Amino acid sequence: MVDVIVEATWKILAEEGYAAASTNRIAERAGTSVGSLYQYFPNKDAIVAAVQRRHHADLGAVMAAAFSEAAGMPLEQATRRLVRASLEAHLLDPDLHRTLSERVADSVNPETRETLKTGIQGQIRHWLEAYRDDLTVTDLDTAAFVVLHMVEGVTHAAILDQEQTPDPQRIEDELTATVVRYLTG
Amino acid sequence: MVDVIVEATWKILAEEGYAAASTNRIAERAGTSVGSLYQYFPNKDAIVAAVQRRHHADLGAVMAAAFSEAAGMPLEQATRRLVRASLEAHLLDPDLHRTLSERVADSVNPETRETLKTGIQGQIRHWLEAYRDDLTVTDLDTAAFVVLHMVEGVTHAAILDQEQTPDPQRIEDELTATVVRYLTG
Amino acid sequence: MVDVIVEATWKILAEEGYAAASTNRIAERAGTSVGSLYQYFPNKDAIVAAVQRRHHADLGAVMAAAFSEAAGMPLEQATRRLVRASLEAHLLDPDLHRTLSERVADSVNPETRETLKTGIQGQIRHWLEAYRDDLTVTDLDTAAFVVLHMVEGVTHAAILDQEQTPDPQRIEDELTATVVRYLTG
Amino acid sequence: MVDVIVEATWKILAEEGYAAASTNRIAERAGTSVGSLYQYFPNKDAIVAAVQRRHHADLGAVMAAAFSEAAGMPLEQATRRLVRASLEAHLLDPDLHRTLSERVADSVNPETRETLKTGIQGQIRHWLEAYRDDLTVTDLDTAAFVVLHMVEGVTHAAILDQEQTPDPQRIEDELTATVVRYLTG
DNA sequence: CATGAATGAGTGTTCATTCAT
DNA sequence: TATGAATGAACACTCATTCAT
Repeated sequence: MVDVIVEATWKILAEEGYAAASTNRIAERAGTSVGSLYQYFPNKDAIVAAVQRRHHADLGAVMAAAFSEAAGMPLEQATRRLVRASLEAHLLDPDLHRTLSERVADSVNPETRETLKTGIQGQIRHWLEAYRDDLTVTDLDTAAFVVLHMVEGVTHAAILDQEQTPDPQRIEDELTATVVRYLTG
Repeated sequence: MVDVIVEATWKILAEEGYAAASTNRIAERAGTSVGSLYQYFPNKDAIVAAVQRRHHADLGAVMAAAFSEAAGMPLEQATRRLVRASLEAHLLDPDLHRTLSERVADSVNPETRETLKTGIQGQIRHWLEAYRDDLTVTDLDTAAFVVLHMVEGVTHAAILDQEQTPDPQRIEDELTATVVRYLTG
Repeated sequence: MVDVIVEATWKILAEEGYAAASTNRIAERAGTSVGSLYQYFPNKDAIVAAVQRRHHADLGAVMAAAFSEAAGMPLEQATRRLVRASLEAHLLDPDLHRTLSERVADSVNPETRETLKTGIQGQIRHWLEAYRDDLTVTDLDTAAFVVLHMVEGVTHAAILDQEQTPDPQRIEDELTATVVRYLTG
Repeated sequence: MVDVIVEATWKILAEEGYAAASTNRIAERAGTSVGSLYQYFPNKDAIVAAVQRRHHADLGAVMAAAFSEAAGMPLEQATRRLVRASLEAHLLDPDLHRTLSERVADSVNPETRETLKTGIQGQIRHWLEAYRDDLTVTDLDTAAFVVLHMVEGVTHAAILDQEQTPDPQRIEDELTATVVRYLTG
């Protein structure tokens, strides 16, 4: 039932937007009643937060898989794998992603966005350590921060503003090159 | 009067958050009445949109000034100037910037965010043309897109999540190096 | 408008009972809208509290008038006047009085019931002082407490449970005699 | 099971107040389920009514014992015994007594409050008959009514508003004297 | 008989918007 | 033109009651 509610809210946020996500609409789309919402969640924000948490878990899983695969690859190939993962993550559900990033303040779910970013930044840092001898950057924390937000900034824009964006393949190539040059330039 | 209303809304969004920005609160802080709000704006969204437009104009002005100064500089120096401008732009009013980016959907103001980004992207593209012979990138549209979102992604995160961010000087150095290497690598 | 709202609530409490006093019903009977209720009162309890306060003011006024008239009368005549006032007070609006005493906890309006009782007890005490030489009771505070609640207890029951009550004239006689004997016995 | 439910509701009304007495809270405190509540009671009001009935039975038992003991005593001693019983009755559970008298309308349980009062009034009347020759009051029904509500009014206030009340011993003395004088004055 | 998840009508409250003054 | 009282649809949330298991 928790799943049913979260999924209904997910779909409403993605397809109908944040304003449509009233408790009555959620119950309706979940095929249940408002009362049941409150049997499983303390309030509406908690439902939205659960959706956000689940979406972030999905994003995290895509990235984690990529980090796992990238381990052992040569730097450029690994970088490409991670850039591609970021694109894939944004393509999981661009509509939900947009609604969450544009309408759901951190305050609803104080830990989750930070947790996601901190987790990925940590994974990047750890991944970079394997290539330390090849890198010109020396402060790996800063490097992880820059790589994370550089890739996130470009892929987020590329997927969410598709109309005026170069094609994804191109984005992948450019980002890969940029990151590699940044790290080894 | 339009100015008074926009400024009051600006302050509320920055200091009290989106939820506090009711029409009554806006009128109160503007020293006027709700009725007058509707003499100058068709609805509440239009007021928020005006704030957003004005903030975007400010951001645009900071960037335009930087482009103006950067013209004629050597590539690296120009790049540094533009990166610094992006940091300055995010520092104009980080609280308002956060509220607008986290709570005000594009749909409120369909054109303004796009206009800002398109405008800056165009300026970047135009700026790049002056250095065409030095660049290894060939598709200047793609390059402008990548530079814009790379710099925006990193500076946005750096200014809004200050607690876990390397210091701004470092960010400036890294971004400048990254962009230069991307363009000329 | 405050008056209109209080009066409508008054009537609902008296005629339809506490359960009927929803904000929508109040607005309807006041010929206004729920929104207007909240322009004049912070919440529903405050409306009920205002009715209670007004009713208590009416009760207090009836008693005050009686104390004023009773001053200077011989003890028995004065006592009769006060007893009659208590009956009159309960007859002002027995239905409202019942609903308030049976359904509206002190907690809704922490001061008002106490204020009323304390005020009247003080007036009784003050009134007794004029007869001090004729009284056999010595502790006037205790006497005032006993007289207040003795008269209130009997008149409240007499008016609110009319069906099984001796006629009011009889109650008046008996209470007058009781009080006089208590004070001078 | 009926007992368990009634006792749980009793405790909630006394310790947590009327607002806390939801069916779920009752079931929880009774160590059962809401479903079982409805196996033994037709609705929530019936549960509260049962508590009221049981409390009234307890009050009645205290009074009945006193009437039993008072039979045969001289008038003043008997009166003191009954006054004391009224104080004892209010002390059985003042918190429950307050909640029931302030929040539970007669309508919930149309017969019980009347039954209690009628019963006691009848016992008073019957008790008075034994002293008929010593009494100056002639209408024993009226006398019973007056004595009942006089004593109830003062003892109720004395026990429930303890902070601003003379001490109980004093109340007992005063009430005893008043009643005796009323009956024999 | 007992359970407790499910129900949904109903609640108090908010707030963008209107319009008589 | 400016006002702010009035509006009422919409909201999040509660809780007595039901009924499939």
